[in-house]
Amino acid sequence: MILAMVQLSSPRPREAALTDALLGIVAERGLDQVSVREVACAAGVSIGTVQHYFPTKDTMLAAAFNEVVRRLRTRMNSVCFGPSVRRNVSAVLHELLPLDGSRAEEARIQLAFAARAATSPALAEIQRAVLTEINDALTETLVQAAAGHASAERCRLGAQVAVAAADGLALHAVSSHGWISASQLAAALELLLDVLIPESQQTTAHVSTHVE
Amino acid sequence: MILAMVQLSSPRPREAALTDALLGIVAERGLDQVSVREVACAAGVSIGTVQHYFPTKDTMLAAAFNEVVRRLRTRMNSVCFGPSVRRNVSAVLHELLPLDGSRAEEARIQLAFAARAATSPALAEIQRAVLTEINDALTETLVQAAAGHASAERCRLGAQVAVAAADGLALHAVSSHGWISASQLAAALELLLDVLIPESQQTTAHVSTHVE
Amino acid sequence: MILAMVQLSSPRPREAALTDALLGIVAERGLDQVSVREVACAAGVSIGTVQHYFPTKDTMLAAAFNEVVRRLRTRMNSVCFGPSVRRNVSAVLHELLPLDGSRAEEARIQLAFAARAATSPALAEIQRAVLTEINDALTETLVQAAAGHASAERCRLGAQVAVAAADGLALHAVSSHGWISASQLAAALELLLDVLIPESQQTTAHVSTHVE
Amino acid sequence: MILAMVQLSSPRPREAALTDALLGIVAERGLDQVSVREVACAAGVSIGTVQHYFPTKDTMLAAAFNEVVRRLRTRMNSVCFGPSVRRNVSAVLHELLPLDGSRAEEARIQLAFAARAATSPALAEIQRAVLTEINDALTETLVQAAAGHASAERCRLGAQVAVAAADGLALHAVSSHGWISASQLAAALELLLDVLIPESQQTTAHVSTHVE
DNA sequence: CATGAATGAGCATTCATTCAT
DNA sequence: TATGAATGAATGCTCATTCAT
Repeated sequence: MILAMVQLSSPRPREAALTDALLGIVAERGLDQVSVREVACAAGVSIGTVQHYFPTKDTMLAAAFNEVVRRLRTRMNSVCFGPSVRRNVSAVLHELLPLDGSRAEEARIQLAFAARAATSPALAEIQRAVLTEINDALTETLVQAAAGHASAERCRLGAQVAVAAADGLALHAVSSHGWISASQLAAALELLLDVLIPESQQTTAHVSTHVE
Repeated sequence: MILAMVQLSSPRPREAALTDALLGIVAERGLDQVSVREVACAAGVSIGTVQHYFPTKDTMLAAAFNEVVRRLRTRMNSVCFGPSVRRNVSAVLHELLPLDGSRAEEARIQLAFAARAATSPALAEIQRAVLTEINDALTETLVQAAAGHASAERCRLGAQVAVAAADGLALHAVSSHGWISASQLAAALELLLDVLIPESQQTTAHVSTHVE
Repeated sequence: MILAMVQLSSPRPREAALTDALLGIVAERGLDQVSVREVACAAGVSIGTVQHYFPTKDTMLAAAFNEVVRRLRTRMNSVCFGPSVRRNVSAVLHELLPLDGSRAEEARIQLAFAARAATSPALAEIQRAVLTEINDALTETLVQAAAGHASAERCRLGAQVAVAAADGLALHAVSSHGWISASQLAAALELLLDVLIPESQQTTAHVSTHVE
Repeated sequence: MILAMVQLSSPRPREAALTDALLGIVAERGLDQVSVREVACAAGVSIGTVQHYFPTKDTMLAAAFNEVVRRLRTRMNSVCFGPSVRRNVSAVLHELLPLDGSRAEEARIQLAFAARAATSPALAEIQRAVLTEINDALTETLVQAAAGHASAERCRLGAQVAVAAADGLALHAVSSHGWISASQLAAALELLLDVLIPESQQTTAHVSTHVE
């Protein structure tokens, strides 16, 4: 029974170790510095083993990006949802901002993959999926919260601009290496939500990023 | 006299040709695919000539990023300013969105450099400068437009959110390769400006991105 | 069982082929003309294979120098030792002189590495070791032959002078490209040994360059 | 008159500055590290200027080697000659040993050029000339000192072995980077002269390295 | 006399990938 | 499943040299 759980919680420990090693390199030195050699070294396995699990570098990158998405989804689903729509949306979007060490690392990783997605169809596909997932969930939340006061289309645009603003703030913070402080990031996001979600909408709804 | 001016306005045509060639590669295939060889080939010069002007690849990338900033500044200063603050801000931020072919190219280029700035101190420095420049200009505009109805701090946050939202939308569009249409991008930005700049503020001020 | 011994005696034929190829280039065109490409080409392997065995050029040069030392040690241990100290010393030192084609090649190689050792700590270390080995062996021989007629210190100096003279003659011959004939080299060395090792010392002792 | 002297004493100051810069690099980092760029930089002139005086690198190296020889000749002619042949010979040969900082620098330089002469006909020619010059002078001295007690051929061999031993000691010291101390070098040379020039020969003759 | 732009070959090294074991 | 030998293309960069000014 224990064994089954172990297998369930980590069906492919080797693959996970490899993607983790890869993401560590991305966070630390950037996606450009990722090479099969470096990943093998960081994971403590041979170069051939890496390519046994990921026959090409592209498949390895795609797997790593999927792991990034999985991590983000986990974090977003782990926020404590309450009765206030505003607070729930805020909490979810906070996961996109580099507000502390671990979220800064995730933000750097996400930016790196997003940028590469611009020239990689495989990664763009994943990026499309994650954007759809987050936007759909947030749109649905806003629709429920609006309770008829706003059109579905407006809610969708609102969701889009909210996620974009959060990602944009993260982009600015990460790319300028600390030019914006964590408190500034949070304050900017709050201002956005202030103007985007009027107080009257604060009813009981929570953001679900489950897509399936 | 005219000749002197011509020489003055383009003292180093070779350098400009090289950065242009580099940016073309970035737009087409991404920053990762930029190599000294490719740049030399695209510019129609020898490999040694490239390194005569840019002794290292990093100096070449920095020069190219500065050219990107210069282009952006030129485009932003070229928008037709009118009496409406709202329209002026909108017009300026539209230059950040990939609304047509040329602006999409610029957006891809900017994203590529912003992402690399995350792991390159030299590029981060330039990114910091351009973000400061744009935010300062937009903040000043909002302060004038608010005419006392909003604190300077709020105007600064508003500027930050507005630029972040525009860049975030561009990031999403570029990284998902067309998942968002041009009209959606524009509509999302308009929605943000609707809630961020109340109608009462629409007075005569224009955004100046001149920083010196 | 025989096969096992064969494998034991040549566990890495590829490495030996590479150092041999390198030394061939050194003998023919000098250490300056050694490049990874040339070595790969001369050994008939790919450029990547060379760097699979020797990750950097420096490690390859060090391995080659060690091979040079190994060859020299082999030749010195292979001389036919007789009852005359004088003859034994002479025979050993003759291995340092470019008296025929193969010894001339070795002398050119040794000079090339010795000269580079002047600016390479790694090679200097090897050079120190080989000089120590030869001088210690020759000193011991002279001590035994002197049988109390000369101090140990004088024997050590004598050994140093003898080896230096042999190497100096080789240096002159190699660097002036045949300015000194083989017979002149041998005669000059004999003259030195005549005055350095008086006839009375010609007893039964042989030079052992075994150091371990 | 003064001008004439100035011109006489430094007819081509620029060329001398270039060869001096080159020899500085050789002493410091080895002949391999000499490049036209480095020489130009070290001499504080443009890269084009260097090639104005020395159209190819080989001509520059040959000029530098000639300067090395000129320096050596100057030092050897500057020793204080006395009535003792033994002392005079010793003093001259001391100039070949790296007994102090400046002579160590010269020894490194001479070794570098001698080693390269093994694969450069032009440098070998110069090396032949300087060896001839020194050997002839030393031979003549020994012949005069022997006063019939030794054949001219034996004197020639004695000169050859003496110079070879001195150069060999320098080679060992320089290539092993301090394995032999200065006092050891001097003692070894003295031992050689002890056995090579019996006391009875110490009459009044001095070594002249003037060759023309 | 002196400069520096321009060239292209060459350098050591890193890389993703294939394949035999 | 896991390894590492082998490959050859590509990388950023240095180099000696030519040439126009």
